[in-house]
Amino acid sequence: MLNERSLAITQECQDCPIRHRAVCARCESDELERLEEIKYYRKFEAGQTVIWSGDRMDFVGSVVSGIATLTQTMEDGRTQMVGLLLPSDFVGRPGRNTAAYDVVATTDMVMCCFRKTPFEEMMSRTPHIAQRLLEMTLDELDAAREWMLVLGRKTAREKIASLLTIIARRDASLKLNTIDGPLVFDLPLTREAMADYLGLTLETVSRQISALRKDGVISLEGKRHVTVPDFNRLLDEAGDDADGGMFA
Amino acid sequence: MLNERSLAITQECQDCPIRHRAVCARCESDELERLEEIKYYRKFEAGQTVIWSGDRMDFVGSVVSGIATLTQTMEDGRTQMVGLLLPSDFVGRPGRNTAAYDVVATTDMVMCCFRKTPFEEMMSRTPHIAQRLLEMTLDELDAAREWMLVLGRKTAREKIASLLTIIARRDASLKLNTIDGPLVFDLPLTREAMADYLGLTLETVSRQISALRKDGVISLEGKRHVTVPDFNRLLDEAGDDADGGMFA
DNA sequence: GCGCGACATTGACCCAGATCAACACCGAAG
DNA sequence: CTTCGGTGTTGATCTGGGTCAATGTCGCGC
Repeated sequence: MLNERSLAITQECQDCPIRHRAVCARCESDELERLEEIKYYRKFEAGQTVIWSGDRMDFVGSVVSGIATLTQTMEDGRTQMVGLLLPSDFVGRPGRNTAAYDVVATTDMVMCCFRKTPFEEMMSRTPHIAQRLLEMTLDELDAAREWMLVLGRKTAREKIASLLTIIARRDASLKLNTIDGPLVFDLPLTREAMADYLGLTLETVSRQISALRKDGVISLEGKRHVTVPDFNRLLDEAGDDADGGMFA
Repeated sequence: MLNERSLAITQECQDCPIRHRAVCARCESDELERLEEIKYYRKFEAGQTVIWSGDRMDFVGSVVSGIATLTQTMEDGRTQMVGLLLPSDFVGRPGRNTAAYDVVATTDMVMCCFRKTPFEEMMSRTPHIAQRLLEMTLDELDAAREWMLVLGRKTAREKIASLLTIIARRDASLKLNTIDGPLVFDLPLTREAMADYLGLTLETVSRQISALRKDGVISLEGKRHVTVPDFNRLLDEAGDDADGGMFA
C-alpha cells in the first residue's frame, strides 16, 4: 500500500482548479512561482483522518479536490461538526502549531500543502496572501455565524432543509448550472455526519429526510442522490428569507 | 438630548485602554498618528441599536468600553446572538458596505470608529493593521466554532455553565485577578439575552441558573451579581475539559 | 451465492426543554 | 406612596426530538 505522504503529483499552479479561489488567488505569477517551490501535495482516502485535534501541525494547505470535515468532540463522545472543507478551503492556522479540530476526509481528497514556517515567512512578505486569507477567514466567520442560527434556533426539519440548501448552492456554483431548473446533486455526507453537522441524531435526520421526501420538497434515488424540483420551496422550508440571492 | 454622533471625546491613542488588544495593537507610533487623524468616537446608551442588519455601514471600529451584541433574526422573530462584543473587539467588515447583523449596545458603550474608505486605504498600506485584523478574525472564528459545539450538543445546564465560564474568564482577564480565589462578577446580559445567546428560552435560563445556585455551583446576590466559589467545578458543569488552561 | 458489516429506515416510548400562565421584584414616573 | 413597565422566577403541561430496538438495503470479500 502506497504511503500517502509520498505522492509525487505534479501540478502547475497556473492550471490548478482552485487557482482563483484559494489563498493563492491574488498572487501574481512571480509570487506563484515562489509558492510553487514550497508546495507539495498530499492525498487522502475517504474516511482517513488528516489530523487529530491537539496534534502538532507543521503545515497549512488548501483542499484541491474532495471534501473534509472539521469536528470537535467532547470527552463523552458527543461530536459537533464545525466546518465543512470544500475545494479551495484553507486548512490550518498560521501562528499556531497544534490543530484545534479533528480534520477527516469524507471523500477521497487531495490537498496542496505548505510547510508552516516557509508559508508564514512568505505571508509576511507577500501581502496578497495575507489579504486573501483575511477575506477567506471573514467569509468563514460569516458562515459559522449563519450556522449558529441554524444550530440554536431552527427545528430539525429546517435544519435539514438548510443543509440541503447549502449543498445545493455550492454544487450549483461548481458546475455552473442551468438557471432555475430542478437541482440534482449527491449528498457528500452520511446521515451520521449530517447529524453531527446539525446537532441532531442520525435517526432524526433520517426521519426528516423521509418527511421532506413524502412532502415532495425533495426526491431521492438511492440514499444519496437528491433532486430538488423547486429550490424556493426548499429555501422556504429552511426558514431563510426566500430567494437568498442565489441566482442573482 | 445630546446627539450621540457628535461627541467630541478626545483620547490619545497612547493612553487608550484597548491600545494593546485592538486592531491597532501592532501599530508603531507613526502609524498610530495617522490612525489618530481619521478616528472619531461614538457613544451609545444601554439598549441603543448601533446598526441594523442590512443597513448601509460606512464605518468600522473598535469597542472601547461597554458591551454590545451581534444578533441575527428570522422573519418570525426567533433570534440568535452570534457574537458578544467586548472592549477591543472589532465591528464591521472591510470590503463590505452593509451590516450583516444587528449590533446593539447592552451597556453604555464607547466606540472608536474609522470611516470605512480611509480605513481600508490605510489597511492596504500598513500591513500591521491587516495582520492584527487577521489574527483577531481567526480568534473570533475559533470562538464561533467553540460556540457551535455549545449550541449543537450541550444541555441547558451545560450551556449556562459555559456562558458563565466565558464571562468569568473574560472578567478575570480584565481585572487581572487573584489566582484561584472565588470569582466574582456581574452578568452583563438579561436572562433573555442569555437565552438568545444559548439557543434557549428565558424560562429555561432562569430555571437552570436557579438549579446551579441550589447545587452550590454559583451563588447570587440580586439577579446579576455572581460568585463562583470553585471555578473548576463550573468548568466541569460546562462539560469542558477541566482546567482549560485559564491560569496557565 | 452467501454472509458480513456499514449505512439507513422506522417504530415505540420517554424526557429535556418549550410553552402557557401566574406572580414577585424593583426602580422610575407621577 | 402608588402605579407601572421591565425583568425575573416558578409551576403545570405539552411536544419535538432523543433513546432504544428491530429491520431493511446494499456492496464487498470469500
